[in-house]
Amino acid sequence: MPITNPFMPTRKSIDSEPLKSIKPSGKKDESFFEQVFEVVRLIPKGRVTSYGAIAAALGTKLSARMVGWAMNASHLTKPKVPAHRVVNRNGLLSGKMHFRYPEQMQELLEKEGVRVVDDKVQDFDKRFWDPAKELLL
DNA sequence: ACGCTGACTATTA
DNA sequence: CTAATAGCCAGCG
Repeated sequence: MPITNPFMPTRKSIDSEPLKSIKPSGKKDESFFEQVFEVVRLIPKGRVTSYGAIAAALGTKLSARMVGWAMNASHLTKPKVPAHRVVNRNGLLSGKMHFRYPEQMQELLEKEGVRVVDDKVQDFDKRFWDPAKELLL
């Protein structure tokens, strides 16, 4: 069951220590994280989106901060999430310092054809990919 | 329980 | 353009 989420993911649904392990017990409840990861994986190459846009696509009640928080655990998931395609509202690579090394985020983006100057995505308006719009939830 | 923090955002000056 | 402020909510000491 993909991203469609008429309900609000309650804070209880994400209480299962996502930072340490992502539910290896096979209990596959649709946590907020999984929905975030799924959306991020759908971002086309060469496009970017914002934390707020993802939060909005999943239901506005979760603040954008929680999306960033989910991304913190993204590198532990399988398959891996292209977290480098998620930037903040201004197109700034605010999450670069959370990669293996800070330069990696920009390297990955430019490798996909996204120009980045001084940690900012160029032509952000054109590069922006709105999940709520493209996925037509 | 309390207060602080944070990969955020919108608003105001 | 920058800076300050206020919401936001899970995690942590």
